[in-house]
Amino acid sequence: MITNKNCIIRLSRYKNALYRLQALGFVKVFSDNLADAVGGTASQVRKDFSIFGISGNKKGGYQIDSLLEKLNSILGKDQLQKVIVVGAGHIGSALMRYRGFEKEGIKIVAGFDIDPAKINRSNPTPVLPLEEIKAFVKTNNIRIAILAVPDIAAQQAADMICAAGIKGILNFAPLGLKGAEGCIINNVNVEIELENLIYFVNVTEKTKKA
Amino acid sequence: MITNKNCIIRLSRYKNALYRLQALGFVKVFSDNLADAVGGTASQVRKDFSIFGISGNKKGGYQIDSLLEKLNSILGKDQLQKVIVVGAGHIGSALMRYRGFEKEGIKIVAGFDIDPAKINRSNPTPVLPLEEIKAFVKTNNIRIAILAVPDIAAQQAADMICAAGIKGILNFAPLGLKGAEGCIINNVNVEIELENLIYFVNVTEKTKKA
DNA sequence: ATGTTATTGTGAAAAATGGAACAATATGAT
DNA sequence: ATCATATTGTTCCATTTTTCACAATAACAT
Repeated sequence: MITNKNCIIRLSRYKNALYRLQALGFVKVFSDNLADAVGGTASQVRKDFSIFGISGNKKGGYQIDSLLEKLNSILGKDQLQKVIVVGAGHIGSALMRYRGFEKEGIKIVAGFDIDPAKINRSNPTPVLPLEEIKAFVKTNNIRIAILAVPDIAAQQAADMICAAGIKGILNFAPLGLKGAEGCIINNVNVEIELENLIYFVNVTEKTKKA
Repeated sequence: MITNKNCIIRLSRYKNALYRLQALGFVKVFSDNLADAVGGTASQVRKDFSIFGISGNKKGGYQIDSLLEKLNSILGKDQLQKVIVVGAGHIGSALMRYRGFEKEGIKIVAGFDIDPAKINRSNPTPVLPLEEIKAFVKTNNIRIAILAVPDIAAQQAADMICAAGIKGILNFAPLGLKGAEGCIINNVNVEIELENLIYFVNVTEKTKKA
């Protein structure tokens, strides 16, 4: 099923909202509840579901548990996703320590760094020398890497990661990377998000004044 | 100038790419160089510029330094942006220690937390009690906050931040927040980005097999 | 001076996205 | 059993975003 990035992001949000509703004791949900919960329209919720052949009940809405099963299956959450972190600096370490991934079925299984001082094989999440990445990826069948190295090193690290057989990179370095053929790169860029926010805050302030 | 979020993100990317080109000694740039650098099309580069009245030279392209000036002005980078971080956990602390913001003209001036154990007024970036946020925001004229608290506390914290007079929130909590009127919220969600990546990696693997 | 070429700037076409509307229909009420 | 109602699923329409295409023109070569 090929579709756009926004749609998949919405599916993630629906999923998260559904867990919250479930925790509150809800058993079924209507498209407009979900729309409210994630800030969209009911039409769009139904259309997103329809794209993936998810159907509810005329009157009666959607059964939360079965809906979650379907969304989780679409999002690949029916199996544990093993992820590595490349770069054990502030961001990389924070990600390795972040416990929120566990409940999402995402496990950071190792970190990698060039700096020998950062290596620590006895950590709960071991930090290994970058040279070992290819062997590790192969042995452990890793497909996803988080890249959190300084920008100057990012492209080189990305090339190395791609060569190691990684299929998807979540890039925290503040520059665009050229991915090797067959490797998808998504960017998380706090600076750019901040700049964006600043821009729109400025614009709305100006238009309010005018 | 009102436009869409993606366009502004592209402007940030152009800007970053231009700094790299400048550092390499380039003085002028063509739309297709920039397109290459950020992974877009030359048409789009020119249209983005045209939206903001940025013009180059028929033949001869764009002068990098003047282009940077214009982009920086659009993006509000001609003045230092003071930002606060709410939540001094792993993510919040990593952001406070992250040195990459400085060269972008973004300064994290303080952190805030409810946990008294996290308070530290003598830090280079002090961590203050959450109760002081309103006074601090007012005194220091802060408009942007980064929200990095556990999801359970996020909506409450967001309400507090909005009430304190903040105009834009960069939300790291893994759920959608309802922003008060007049407060813009952008989300950075690593879990969702990872899920997204996993989805598209899965899809391309499947289509490759088929 | 003239012609050629490279590159911009933009208007129009195309594609993608999102939203509204409504027919279909399951549920529950009478 | 019939009717009224609520909610889905989908089609169609509007809007947004991207791409294409090419006229305009500045720089350069001859």
